[in-house]
Amino acid sequence: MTVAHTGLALSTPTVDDALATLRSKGLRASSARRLLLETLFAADEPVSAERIAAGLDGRLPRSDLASVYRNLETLERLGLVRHFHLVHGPGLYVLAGNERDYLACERCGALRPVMPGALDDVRDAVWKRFGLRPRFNHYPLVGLCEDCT
Amino acid sequence: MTVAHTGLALSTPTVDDALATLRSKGLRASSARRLLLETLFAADEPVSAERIAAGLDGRLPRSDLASVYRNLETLERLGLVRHFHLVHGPGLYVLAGNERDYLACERCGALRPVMPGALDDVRDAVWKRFGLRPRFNHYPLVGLCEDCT
DNA sequence: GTGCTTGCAAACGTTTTGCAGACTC
DNA sequence: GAGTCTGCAAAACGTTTGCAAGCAC
Repeated sequence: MTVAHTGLALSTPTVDDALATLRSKGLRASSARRLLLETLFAADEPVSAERIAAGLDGRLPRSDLASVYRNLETLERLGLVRHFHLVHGPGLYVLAGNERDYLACERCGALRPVMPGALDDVRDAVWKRFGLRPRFNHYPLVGLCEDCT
Repeated sequence: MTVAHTGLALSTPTVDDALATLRSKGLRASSARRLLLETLFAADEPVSAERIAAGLDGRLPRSDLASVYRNLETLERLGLVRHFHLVHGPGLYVLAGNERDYLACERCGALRPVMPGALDDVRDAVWKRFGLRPRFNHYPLVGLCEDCT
């Protein structure tokens, strides 16, 4: 367990918590779902479905990609998992409780998480002016970073 | 030619201008490229490669989809065409000179163009605080619109 | 036992690539 | 004629769906 992950543990449910939530909704606490949750816990960064299915490149047992997608969707519907999109490439999944906004550089691909709240006045300004409440945690704020400008 | 298109004509090069630019770079002014440019002129809104290849649903001759993608890339590299992405669905292409930023609702899919400059102070605020210069004309500013909030 | 869930395979929508023949300069 | 470009086909990519067998409750 990495430092980064430990730092988020307080707000992130445990694997057993998540499985209990599934049961409470009449869903099954299957071994595939346990493995998926354990894999998300083991990853200390947002991961693609592909990398989850590959067991984080072999560190954990591999699983079926279609089932991973189905279960990620189920867990997301229950609020246990979240995903967001980078400029290119597959969607990235994280355990809920790790709520951040992201800034992405479209040239070099750098992805920079910022603490929730850091973009609040940007959000408010857009809301007041245009009647749209931005969500930078699903599609990142895309632009050019300092190095690429 | 629609009103919306006419309104943009001043800043948009003509088909022949664009073909001349191609020639000046040692590239060919082929009939496929002429048709592509004419199709973009005829469209009064951003269009997908698929719809371009279909001749705007039959109003114009159809063309090969792979060539459309190749030529859109060529024209974009020359600065004659731009594309951006919606939340879901294919990339959308417009003639250069029609530069706008976009706000998109992730729930209902509404896409709202805003005039260039309207988001300048949002851009400046993000740049000052985070060292990222946002470009809302490639990936739109995504969030929830008034109706969906 | 009921019925949710799995793993496999096949399809999906969008975009890219390989290639032989055709066209532009 | 040299070299770019086309159209067709096939593949690539990320994701979704159909289905029969398997597992949790």
